[in-house]
Amino acid sequence: MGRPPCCDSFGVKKGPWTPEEDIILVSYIQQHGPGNWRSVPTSTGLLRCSKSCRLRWTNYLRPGIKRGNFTEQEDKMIIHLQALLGNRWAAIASYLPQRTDNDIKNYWNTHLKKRLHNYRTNSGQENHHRQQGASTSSSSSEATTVAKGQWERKLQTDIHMAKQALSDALSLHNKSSTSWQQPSFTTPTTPVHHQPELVPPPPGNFSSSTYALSSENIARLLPNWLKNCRKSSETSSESIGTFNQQFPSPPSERFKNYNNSEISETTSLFQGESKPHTMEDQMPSLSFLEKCLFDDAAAQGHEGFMDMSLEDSDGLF
DNA sequence: AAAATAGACAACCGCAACGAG
DNA sequence: GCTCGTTGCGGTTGTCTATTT
Repeated sequence: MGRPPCCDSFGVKKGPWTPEEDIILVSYIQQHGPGNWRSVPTSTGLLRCSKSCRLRWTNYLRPGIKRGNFTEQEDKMIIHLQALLGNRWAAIASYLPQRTDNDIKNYWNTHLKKRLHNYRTNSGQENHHRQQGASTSSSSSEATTVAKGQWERKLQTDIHMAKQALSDALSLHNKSSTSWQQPSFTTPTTPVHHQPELVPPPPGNFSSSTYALSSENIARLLPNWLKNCRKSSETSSESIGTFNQQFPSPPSERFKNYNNSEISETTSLFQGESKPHTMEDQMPSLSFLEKCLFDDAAAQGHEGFMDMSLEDSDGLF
């Protein structure tokens, strides 16, 4: 029943994207803007399904994406937002405009969840010891009969604290932009081992096995790649031609613009994108944010959030 | 040095939501 | 109101690299 998956069609390529594919995709989006993903594979000649194209764009090629180490501030925000919102990574990512939901999800699964688990295990033991030393009058049955009023008060307190933390985090970011600003392209920010500083291989000789990077690499690759394209063939794909038109200046400069907060002519192409580009001009107002958080927490019955107060989380760092 | 294991991350898959006709 | 097509989201898997044995 139902429609077959879009990727079932014969001849659709899977696996890691190559620089050539990235360039073609970026070129196409430069010209047409993001969206209408269905037509991307046919228009570009990419042997990828529309989903794959969209994913590649939103997670790696889209301008304004910050990669590499998560800051402590980001860690905290993710932890608290996860407690409030659950595994709604897209919603969480909307509060961290430079991070993708996939990135946050991966980071949560590989780092934060573990850290949180360890912390809870440790603090749980401590609490257990503490409780044993405390008065015997407190029993488990008593714990279950905590008045609803108290429970609600605790919820209110926790939400208030979460809001406070969020507020602090945001004001911190507004004051010192260092942790939020895009790193320069010249210095690789990612500590990821298998993403070494990329030295563009000879065009046509890309190593797809190690290639996974985003626009930053494309920016580096483009000059050589384009040069070679011009030399090798005048009959190369349409997309390359349009790319040359669109990048009369070194493309790397254009890509650099993506990471500046100033809106460049190129970024204006992506106005339709759901992801904001900078913290300052795209973050929802705090009051709105607060309301959302409160509503969300209330609607969700605040599970998880009750487990850990903000003070508790400080022990994580 | 080779094999085994763990960690990290990119990408895929399936489902749900949404809008257009 | 229904169907179909498209997009977005979250869970999961696959693959590569680093570390340990």
